[in-house]
Amino acid sequence: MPRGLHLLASSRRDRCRLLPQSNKRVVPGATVGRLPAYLQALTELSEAGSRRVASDELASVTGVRSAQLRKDLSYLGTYGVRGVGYDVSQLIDEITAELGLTQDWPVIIVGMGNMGRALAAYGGFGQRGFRIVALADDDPSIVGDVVQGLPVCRLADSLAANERLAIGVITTPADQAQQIADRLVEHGVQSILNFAAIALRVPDNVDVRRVDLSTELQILAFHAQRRDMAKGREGVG
Amino acid sequence: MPRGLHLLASSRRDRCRLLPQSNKRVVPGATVGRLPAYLQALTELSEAGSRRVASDELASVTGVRSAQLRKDLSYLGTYGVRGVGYDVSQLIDEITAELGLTQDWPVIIVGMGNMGRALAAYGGFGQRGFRIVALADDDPSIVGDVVQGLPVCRLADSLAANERLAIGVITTPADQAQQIADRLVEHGVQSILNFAAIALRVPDNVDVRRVDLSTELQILAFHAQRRDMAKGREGVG
DNA sequence: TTGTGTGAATCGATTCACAGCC
DNA sequence: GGCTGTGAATCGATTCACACAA
Repeated sequence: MPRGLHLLASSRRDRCRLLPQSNKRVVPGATVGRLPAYLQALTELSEAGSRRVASDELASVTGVRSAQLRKDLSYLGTYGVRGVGYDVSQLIDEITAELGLTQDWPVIIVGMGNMGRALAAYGGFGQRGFRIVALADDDPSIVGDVVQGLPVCRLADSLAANERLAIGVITTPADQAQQIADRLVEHGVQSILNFAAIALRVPDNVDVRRVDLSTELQILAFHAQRRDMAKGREGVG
Repeated sequence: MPRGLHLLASSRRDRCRLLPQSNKRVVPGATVGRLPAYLQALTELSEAGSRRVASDELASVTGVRSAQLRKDLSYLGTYGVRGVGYDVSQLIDEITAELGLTQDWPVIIVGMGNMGRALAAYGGFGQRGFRIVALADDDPSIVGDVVQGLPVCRLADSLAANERLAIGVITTPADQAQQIADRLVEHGVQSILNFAAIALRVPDNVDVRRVDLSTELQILAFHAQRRDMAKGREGVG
């Protein structure tokens, strides 16, 4: 609750000076949400042989405005060259580091239904420091299956076998999701990606992101309905 | 630009008066994004037998603040009763109508890999006006499979067989997603849910929402790294 | 007394527009 | 001349705080 305390006065041009330690770069949440897209686009550019890129170009590829891109990147530091652009591979390195992708993030997937299997098979998962180390499900008819080379275990066994789990992905039905989350949290998991259609309740120190198909569809339906209404009104003036 | 003009603008309480037509209710995007969660919670309350609910309670279930919930609902109209709360079933009806869930939204899923099959099997899909009418994939080894009672067809055939498709869900690999999107748009699809790891380029009249596992994980990693850094600094002051 | 509805204040994110550097 | 970096302006979303209806 105590939110808006940080004035952090003065410090107008200290910015680029890179102070020894406490370099309080506060990257806004909205910016963090776009960094993966930039990284993705930069990786493609790099593979295509580009060594430099201008904000206009990178912005258009990722679907944002160039001013926004430049402001986003400015939160990471001053890596562009005026009149020239950005060095592709340097930018890749900076964003990779900013997002913490140089570290190792062991992942457990809980719930080996269709969605869990799809995620386990998803190649992009293994990229960038994310490493699936455990697949769990308490359904006896599923325990023992081998998915993508990993055995499916009961959650208790998976936890016992993996001291450190950084990220838990929950793909169980909604009515089990909360107790799964509780057990993950108790085991020390502090990051949860929740595919179940329920708002999880977790302690403050745990970060949950939710992906909900049903929500996405409903948002699409809202906008579709608005379009239809606008079109219907069109002829009536 | 002239900001401070509206001192004596009158029209303070006209608001509730519900003018004949042009009742410009502009529901903010952020609010639209929360309505599905409210609807979900209300449905559960209703099934549990509640007839009324206060903003405090509904807010706490859905994980928002009560002031926010009240403001969100106020965009839909004045449905609460001061000192009492909201009527659960009335609110369900209002939100359902606002989101366009009283209409029929035929859905096509393109890409019958693991993710496509998971989505086809996902129960919540069939809820609330969303109706899967076609499953498409151009891989000959998949065409002809029957998934959840529906045959998998080539995209061209699926389109030919379904005049009206409201929503297209793309779960193909990234390198095919753009051309799939183009074909859907050409066929008249104006809402796309994109699971492929690429930013689709579509005309202005088409609405795309993207769900990207890799992005979600990277955002979690960013916050996890920040937590770790904070913890490391803890002892050092 | 209770709990909604909502202006006003605050907070955050985006866009503008241009100085500064290559 | 071209493109970044960034204050300032704008736009949008959240929270506060309280008048008011039941």
